[in-house]
Amino acid sequence: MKKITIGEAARKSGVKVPTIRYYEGIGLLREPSRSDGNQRSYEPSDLNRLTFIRHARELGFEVEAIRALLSLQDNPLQSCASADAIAKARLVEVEQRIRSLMALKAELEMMVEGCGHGRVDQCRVIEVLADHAECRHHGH
Amino acid sequence: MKKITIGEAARKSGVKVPTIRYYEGIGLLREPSRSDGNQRSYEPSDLNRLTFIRHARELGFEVEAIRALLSLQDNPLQSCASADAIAKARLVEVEQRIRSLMALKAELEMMVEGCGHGRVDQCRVIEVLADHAECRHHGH
DNA sequence: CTTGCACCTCTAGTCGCTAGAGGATGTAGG
DNA sequence: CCTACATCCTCTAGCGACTAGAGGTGCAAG
Repeated sequence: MKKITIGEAARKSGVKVPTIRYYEGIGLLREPSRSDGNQRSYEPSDLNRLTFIRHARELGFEVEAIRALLSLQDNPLQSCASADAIAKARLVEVEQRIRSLMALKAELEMMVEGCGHGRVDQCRVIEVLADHAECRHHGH
Repeated sequence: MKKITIGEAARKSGVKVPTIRYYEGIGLLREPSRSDGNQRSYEPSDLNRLTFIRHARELGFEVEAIRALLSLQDNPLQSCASADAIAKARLVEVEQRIRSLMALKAELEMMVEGCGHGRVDQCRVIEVLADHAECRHHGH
């Protein structure tokens, strides 16, 4: 039961101090007990939860999705179908975003390769932006 | 010189009405002339500019980058080196984002595939989130 | 004339933090 | 015990790029 300060929790979890307080404010993290001097005092389980949140945020889950995932984690006997659904939805989003970024990449490469490094009025970059019809990738 | 209303400009450019007003507010778009009844009245050149902005936003350029690109377009005799630099910087960003999303995709797939559709306490999705060490892709 | 849509300005909200003000607490050295 | 200094506290405001809503005006058709 070695309790730690918010700064230590931040160092160990990789979540910044104001962000930890923010998570508490929006109810992702329980209110920890306090020291005599009113300073937050965290337990190891809080650290696990913080790490869970950080990892989920890194995977791009929105706070509301994380809230749902955390409540699943808190009730380990129920079906994991919702967790699966949340992860699958996120996977679909990520796949779409990758496809769209690949199209952008192609278009940007076209622009950059076409730039003759001369004057703006001959510049492909500006030209392509100005006239969308120039673009081979209309997916966006 | 057929002038059009903001609604028509929105329809033709694909930029929403409040967004057009927002662009005017932050100085991306000039203040158009007004009708007797104080309604905005746009010219074809405004439409071009709006389309340019929309396209650049779709390519993920930030407003400040677009401001720079627009000022280049307004001065066609200067060197296009800055336009090239802006596009190249964006290209690098996009490439990094793609790489990072591919890693996320792999991790999400692992989670989803590992889900046995049973109870939460056997669920890979929750487990992987809870214990970062489970993850093969530490790039994030 | 009236219905009803599109327009106007203005303020406030979104998301997920981040920055800063202004003050209290905790700790290490002298 | 005192002082310095880091860390903590709460609270409010700001970021980017919009979006939503309130409350009012303009305009064209029936």
